[in-house]
Amino acid sequence: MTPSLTEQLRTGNLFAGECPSRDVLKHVTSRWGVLILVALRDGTLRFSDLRRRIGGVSEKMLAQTLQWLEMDGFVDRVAYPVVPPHVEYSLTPTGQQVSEKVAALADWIEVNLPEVMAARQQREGKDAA
Amino acid sequence: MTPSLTEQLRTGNLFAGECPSRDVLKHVTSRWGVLILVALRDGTLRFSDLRRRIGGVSEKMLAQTLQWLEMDGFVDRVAYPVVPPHVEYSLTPTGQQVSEKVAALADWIEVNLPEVMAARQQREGKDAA
DNA sequence: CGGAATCCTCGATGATACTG
DNA sequence: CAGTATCATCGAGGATTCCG
Repeated sequence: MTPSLTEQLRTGNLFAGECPSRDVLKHVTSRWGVLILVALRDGTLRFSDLRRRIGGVSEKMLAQTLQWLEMDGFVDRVAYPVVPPHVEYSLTPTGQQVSEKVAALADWIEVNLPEVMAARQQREGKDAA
Repeated sequence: MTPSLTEQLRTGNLFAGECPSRDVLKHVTSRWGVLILVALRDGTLRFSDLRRRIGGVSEKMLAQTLQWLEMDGFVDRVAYPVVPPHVEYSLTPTGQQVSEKVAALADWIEVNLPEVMAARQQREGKDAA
C-alpha cells in the first residue's frame, strides 16, 4: 500500500472503477489498438499500409481505433491535401513509450505461444483425471 | 522481414488474422484480464479478495476471466473442500512472465495519465484553431 | 464463499455503400 | 485513397437468482 520513495508519481489507479486510466487502457489494449501500436513501431505508415499489414481489420475499425489513439496523443496523423488522398500515421514520442510496453507483451505472446497451447491441452482431460 | 539471429523463435504471428495468438492476446488484454494479472502479482488471492480489489468487476466476469487465464496456463486455481468454500488463485510461472509485461503497461498508463489527459485537451479545440 | 445458470443490454466489430 | 454513413451482428459484460 505504501508507495516506495523511488516510485514515480502514480496519478491514475486502474483498480478504481471510475478512473479515466481505464479508458486509456481500453484504447491501447483494444483488439486493433495493440496491433496498430506495434505496427507503427517500424515507422510511418499510410492507412492502406496498416490495413494490409493488420490481418482482419475493417476500414471502419482501423479508422476508429486510430482516432482513439490520436486523441490520447499516441498517434500522429498527417493528411496531405492531394488527390487521391494521402494520410500518414506515426507514433508520437508518448506513443513510442506505450508501444514499447505493448510490443513487449505482444512479443512474449508470439514467442511463448507453444507453451500456452500446451497448457490448454493439459487442461483438456483435467476433470476426467 | 528477416529475423535477426538473436531473435527468439517466434511461433505466433499476431498480424495474421487466423493465428491462435489472437485468442491469448484477447484474454490477457481483456478488460478484467489485465487487472487480474496485475493484482495476483502481490501473491495468492481468494475470489472475494480479487472481487474487492478490482473495482467494478461482476462475479460472472471475474469467474469467467479467471477461467480463461487458467486455461491459458497463466493462473493456478486451488479449491479447498471446506464449508464455506475456499478457493485461492495465484500466478503460474508462465503467468508471472506475462503479468510482468502487462504490469509494465499498466504502470506506464497510471504514471503517465496526466500527459494523456493533457493531450486530449489539446485536441479539443484543434478543428476550431 | 464461490460459483453456475439465465436473461438482458450495449458497445465493439463487421459488411456494404457512398464521397471528397 | 481514405475515409464516413448506415445497418446488422455478436459477444463482452452486467444483474439477478439459485446451489453445493
